[in-house]
Parts: sequence; structure tokens; C-alpha cells
Amino acid sequence: MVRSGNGVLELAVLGLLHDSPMHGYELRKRLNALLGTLRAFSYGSLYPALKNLVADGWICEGGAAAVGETPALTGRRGKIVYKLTADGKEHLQEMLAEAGPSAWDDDGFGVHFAFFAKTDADVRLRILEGRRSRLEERRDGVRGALARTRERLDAYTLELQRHGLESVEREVRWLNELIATERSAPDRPATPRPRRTPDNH
Amino acid sequence: MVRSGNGVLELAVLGLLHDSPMHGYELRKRLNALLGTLRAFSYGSLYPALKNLVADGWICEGGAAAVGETPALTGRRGKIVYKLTADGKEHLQEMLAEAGPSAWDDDGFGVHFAFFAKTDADVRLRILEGRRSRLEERRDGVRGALARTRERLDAYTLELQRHGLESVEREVRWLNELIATERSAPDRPATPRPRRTPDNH
DNA sequence: GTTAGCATGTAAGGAGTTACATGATTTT
DNA sequence: AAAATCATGTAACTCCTTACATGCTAAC
Repeated sequence: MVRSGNGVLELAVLGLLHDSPMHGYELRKRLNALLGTLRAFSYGSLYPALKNLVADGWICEGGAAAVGETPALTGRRGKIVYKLTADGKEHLQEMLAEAGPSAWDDDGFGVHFAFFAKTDADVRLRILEGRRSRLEERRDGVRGALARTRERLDAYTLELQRHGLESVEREVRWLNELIATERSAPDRPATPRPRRTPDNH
Repeated sequence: MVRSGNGVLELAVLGLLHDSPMHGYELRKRLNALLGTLRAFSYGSLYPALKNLVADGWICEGGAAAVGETPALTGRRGKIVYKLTADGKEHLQEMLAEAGPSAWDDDGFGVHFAFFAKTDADVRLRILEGRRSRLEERRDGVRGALARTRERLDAYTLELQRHGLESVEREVRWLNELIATERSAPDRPATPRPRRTPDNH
């Protein structure tokens, strides 16, 4: 009964539990903090997902873990702490090694990137390049549409297209910088490139 | 049986059909061109949605409309041209006048903005301001999370947060410009502000 | 001792995708 | 006459949200 549960949520949960065991409530907070502006999950999706992960054998309940945790009295119907199993760790590694299309789309890329610290350098590069070419396709599509339909559009529609195009172009530039950094230093962590303070006037 | 079909798709379809009658296939292309980077719909969602809109009485089939259309031979199992009904036009106006939360979220805002040319100036302003305050909330949330968890995050996670924050800040600046333009000239179309050419080196 | 926040869950359903199935029209 | 593209549709399924239901624990 291997549901082969694909999806952002399961990867994110496994990734977070790899760092340290946690219960659902805390997991959800960390999840939404991790994904920031990208995504927000509700309990209604988290708890069933946890059940599925247990059924698959990737995670298990119990296992009093954290150092300063209150040890007693938590037994009867208290928190349920989840932790990765050996199979789960293996499965997580497989998911992190996946550099195909599912790691290039809007949802998938964010999660994969969030766990780049646990990802091999060559996989990181392939994901970044895949994501970039995906965005370049989209950019060229919008550019073409904009060039073809110009003049026929009202000012607001035009502005929407223009802003969308600028967003994609900005995203591509970001990826270019990341790729350059990865290429020049595949072992180093990430890219704290020299940054000018944003001009929020 | 008023399904009260909420959602981006139905507003977008009604808005496009307001300009001119169309059949489904063409509608889908225009839909995905209109929404550009924001959204893409498949036939599997479009055709059922059209059925629902017919059932609701907002649109109807038939009505040979466009000037240069081939008139004959299209009868047997050919294209199905949809057009807005009188009720549909009324309903569209109501939807466009809606300036509440549904017009502020990521999906809703894009569609509402795309039809700003058909929207009253005061409604436009309320939507832009609502959208901005929604984004400011998100921005402050991310800023807080970033300030609290700094140092505890690996470089990639940090970079993801930083980039997300910059995206939101950019979006807020864009809205600020739009709002300023609307305030200074509520009658004029949109905002062709002086623009420097993007530096795609 | 009661409010507020922590913590876990479930049932119903909305919204859309994928994959499939079919046929007409145009192009080569 | 084959291939490509236009055109319409449906069934099964995925993924997630909303709204609800429950109880524990800390603070005031």
C-alpha cells in the first residue's frame, strides 16, 4: 500500500523532521515559516499527511527526543512527537536527489531550494538550471504575447503583463546569480553576495 | 439552483465574453494570455465551468455574432459560441464592484486588476489598498520571522527568505505607484510611468 | 475558575488537473 | 491521405481548505 505520496507537503515534513523530531502543531508553524510567502498549510492537510507518512513507514510516533523536554505526564493523550525512520531518511535522500520537472515548478522548486543544504552540489545545479529554463520559456511566451497584442490591450491589462514580465525577468537574474555562485564554489554553502540596502523610501 | 460559483475562472470568462462572444477553445487561449504568469487553466476546468455559467443563466450558446464569421456549415457539431446574457452583464458588474478580501488574495487580485478598465475608479482604489495592506501584513510577518530566526538558519534557507521578502517589498512599491497614479488622475486609464530599460546583461 | 493558546483530529466539499475519448478542419 | 491543429467533452483523481469537534495546559 505504498501510496507514493507525491507533493510538497510530504517532502517538507520529512525535511523538517530530519533536523529534529517534532509534534504536528510545531511542525505546522515551522512549515509556514520555512515556506514564507510561497505556501501555507492548514491542520486539515497536515494531520492526514502525517498519518499517511506513518502508514508508509517514513516516520513514526513516540521516541522522547529533545533534551529539555518534560519527560513525564505527557503520556496520556498529550503531544505526539514524530521522527524519521531509517526508511524515511533513505526516502528523503531519494526525494532530494530528484532533479526532474517536479523540482522546477513554482511549488516544487521552493521546497527543494529550502533543503539545498542537504542536497548534493550537482543536483543543486541541475535544479537551478531546470528552474531557470522553465522560467525562460514562460518569459519568452509572455514577451511574445506582449509583442503580438500590444496596442490592442487597455492600459491596465498592459501594465499587468509588463509587471508579470518584469517579475519573471527578475527571477531569472536571481537564478543566474545563484548558478554563478554554485559554479564558482560548489562546496561553499550559499550566496551572501554583496547587497545594497533596499531603497524603501 | 444558483451555485453561486465563486472563483477566478468564472469572473475571467464573464469578463472576456463581455468584450466579444467566443467559443471555448479561443476563450482558453485568451484566458491564459490574459493571466500570463499568474495562472493557466485546462479544458478540463473550462468546459464544465462554461456549462455551469449556462445553467446559471449568465451566458448562453449560439448567437452568430462576429462580423466576418463563416455563417453556414458551422451548424452540425461545430464551434459553440458563448455570449453574455443580460443577467450575465449585471452579474459581472456586481463581481467587478466587489472590493472585499476575495479581490485581495493572490489569485483574485490578478483577475480583478485585469478588468480594471471596466471597474469604477473608487473600487479600483479600494482593491489596490486592500491588496497592499494584505501584502504589508505578509511582509511584516516574514520580516519578523527573519529577525527572530536569523543565525539559526542555513545560508540557503536564509536566501530563500530574503528573496521572498524582496519580492513582497517590490510588489508593495508597485502598488504604491499605482495608488499614487490613481489618486492623482482617477479618470485616466493606467500608469505608463517613465521606465528605464531593464538591464539584461 | 475562566479565558487564551496549545494540540489533535475528522467530514464534507471546492477547485482544478490528467488522461482519455471523439470528431472536424486545415495544411502539407 | 496523412499529419497537425482546432474543438469539445467526461471520469477519476489529487490536493487542500473550511468548519467543526474535542480536550489539555498555562495565565490572569
